[in-house]
Amino acid sequence: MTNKKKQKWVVTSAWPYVNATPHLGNLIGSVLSADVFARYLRLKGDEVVYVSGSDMHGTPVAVTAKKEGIKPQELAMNNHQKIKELFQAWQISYDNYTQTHNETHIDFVQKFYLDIQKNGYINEKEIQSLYCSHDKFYLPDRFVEGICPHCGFEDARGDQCDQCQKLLTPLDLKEPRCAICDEIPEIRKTKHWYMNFPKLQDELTALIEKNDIIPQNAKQVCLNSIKEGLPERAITRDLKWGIPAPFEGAEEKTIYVWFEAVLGYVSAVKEWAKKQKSNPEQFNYFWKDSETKTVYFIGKDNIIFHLIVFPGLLMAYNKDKAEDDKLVLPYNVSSTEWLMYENDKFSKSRGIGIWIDEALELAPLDYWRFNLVYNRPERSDTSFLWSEFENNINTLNDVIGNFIHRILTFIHKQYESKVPERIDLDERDIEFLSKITSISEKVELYIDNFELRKSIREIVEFAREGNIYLNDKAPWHIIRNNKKAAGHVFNLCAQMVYALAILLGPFIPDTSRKILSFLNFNEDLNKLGWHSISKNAVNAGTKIKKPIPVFQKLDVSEIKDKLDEIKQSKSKDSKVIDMIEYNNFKKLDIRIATVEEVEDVPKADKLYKLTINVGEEKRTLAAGLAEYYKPEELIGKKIAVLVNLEPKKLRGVLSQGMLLAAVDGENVSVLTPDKDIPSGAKIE
RNA sequence: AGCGGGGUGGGCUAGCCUGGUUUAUGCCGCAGGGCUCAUAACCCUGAGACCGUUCGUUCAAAUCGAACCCCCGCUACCA
Repeated sequence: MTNKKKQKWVVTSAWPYVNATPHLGNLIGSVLSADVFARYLRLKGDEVVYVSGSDMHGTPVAVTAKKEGIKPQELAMNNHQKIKELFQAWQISYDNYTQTHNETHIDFVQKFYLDIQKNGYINEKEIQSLYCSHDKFYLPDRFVEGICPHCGFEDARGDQCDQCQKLLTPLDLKEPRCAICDEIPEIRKTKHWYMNFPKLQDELTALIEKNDIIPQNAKQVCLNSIKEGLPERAITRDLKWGIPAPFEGAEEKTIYVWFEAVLGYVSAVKEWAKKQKSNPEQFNYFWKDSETKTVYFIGKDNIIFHLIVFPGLLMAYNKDKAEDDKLVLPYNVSSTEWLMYENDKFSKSRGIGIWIDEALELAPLDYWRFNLVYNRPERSDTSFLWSEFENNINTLNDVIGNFIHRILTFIHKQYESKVPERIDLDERDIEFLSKITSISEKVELYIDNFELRKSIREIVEFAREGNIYLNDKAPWHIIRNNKKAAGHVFNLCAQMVYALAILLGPFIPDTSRKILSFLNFNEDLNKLGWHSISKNAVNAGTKIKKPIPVFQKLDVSEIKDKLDEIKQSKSKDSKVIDMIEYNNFKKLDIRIATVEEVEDVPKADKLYKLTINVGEEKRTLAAGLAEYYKPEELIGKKIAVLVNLEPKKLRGVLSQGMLLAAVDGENVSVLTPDKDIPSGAKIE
């Protein structure tokens, strides 16, 4: 083997948003995948920093904090702590798991943007924005409606015309009006700071095209979106909770979360480096060496941000830097598809899926780690199925765990716990040993290609080879008249047990350690190293410990029941209903109405336009029923309608009220009166 | 509607980029057998797929192209 220089890596996983507990899909998409990869690299002896952190800023945090009557910072910090602890429980081997509301990050971000500004990539734009003096705020594009300048469509939105599909800005619209109150907004001047992505278009294209390790799907998505033309994007926001924008004149603004959280990949290493007393120059050592490989593990929703926005920012920053002062551009972005739960998407509000705190209450950690990687959604969306979970756990237990146990107990019982001697090899032995000497390379090939799913399956296959060999040799026969010859078989198998322990290290570290300790290898896994797998790893005469099965089967139906229990107790907590005063209820004017007409709404597959009769008056309603009712099922029906709700325009239909329906997931039922009663009757 | 991903034996899936080396791979399940060292585990054999549909390119297509159908996600509509 050549004595290569150690490779340097910065491994990262997507920054979880602090306002939500991650679920299994989030975990395998970024955090766990990155962990396996980082552990593998360390095991191989490369130099690795693995970082991530909580994304603390943004509107939802501010809103939740306000609701709970605490400071955003306090809320974010609490949640960050919880997430951090959970990742520790999952044995995610971060070198630094930090958060975006820390000094190093804030300072780094501010200086970073000033540099980009100096390099000429920030455009300050005094824009004319539409301000609604009735609702008292600047209207985002979508909240302005008017006449499309291209096709004359009357209900074009400020970002796009639904009729001709052309992209618009609010000021293009003729006769603009506020989508909320229909008032005419006034034009006000406001300043924002924009990142000039168009200027980087060619460089970005080149970067993505020449990189042949990024997955095909990601490449496609990015090149398409570049081809369509990258827009300049505003990096400032009029929001308080966030990092203050450093630009002159931007005192009241903060940096848009999306444009600062990604910089955490850099600042988190910086923060980590500061703590390395022995070598505080570690930051430059990693981030400013063009040989360093940086990898980003993310879900597919994040591709554009990691392959266009983030590298774009780095390029802009690097412009005026000397060669050895440039931040290194991404080596690879490993993006997964979605993990589904029994063919449904994870949904907090509907209680569908398993969250990472719940999982740990249901089964031991390594069963989850194994199962998730085994099923990593690499090629397409993949369902978490309980039947497959059971299957996979059995595989882990029967194929790997039981093999190890067969070997160790035999040695324990028949050879006084000492690994027996080896004698002459026959052809079958040679074939078997060749599996051991070639396995690490096979697995490497997959992991180096970010195909974790295949890599772990290859390891299972390897253990199967062990079972086959054992069966072919049947040492339990041989031992009757030749104890030495039987021992020989177990010597070889012991090499495989060792190999399994090392191979499993990145995936299920606990188990790996356990196996090694049975073999009396008590050194740190990384000290032993990936390349210690060999046909002579375990010496004859090595004393082993009394084995205990490393896995056991689980009763999956019991686990499911337990999950239901957890879910129920949670929903009880959240079902404390807020009481309202009777006066508030009295404000609601709910009446019986007859459905007279039902029309489809163009370009809206969920909406119907209903014409209803409320006593003397006819009204128009927009109702999201198209997926649940056919028009003829509704016509003539008497329904309950909230009639004094603010009118609101939906897809060009002015909805004057809201129809009442009972909803339980996909089951939707329109409310109708029990007896015949005239339209217009009031509900009290 | 726009964008993205996918449709392979009963279930999950490999192969698809780089057409032939696959009588379409593997796991589970099913049927039969073997073994008894081990956690009723392990090993072997077998049955089971017109590779979503149609058309095209080619000596040759699951693999390339076109059209269509269906599923899923994101975005917009759910008052």
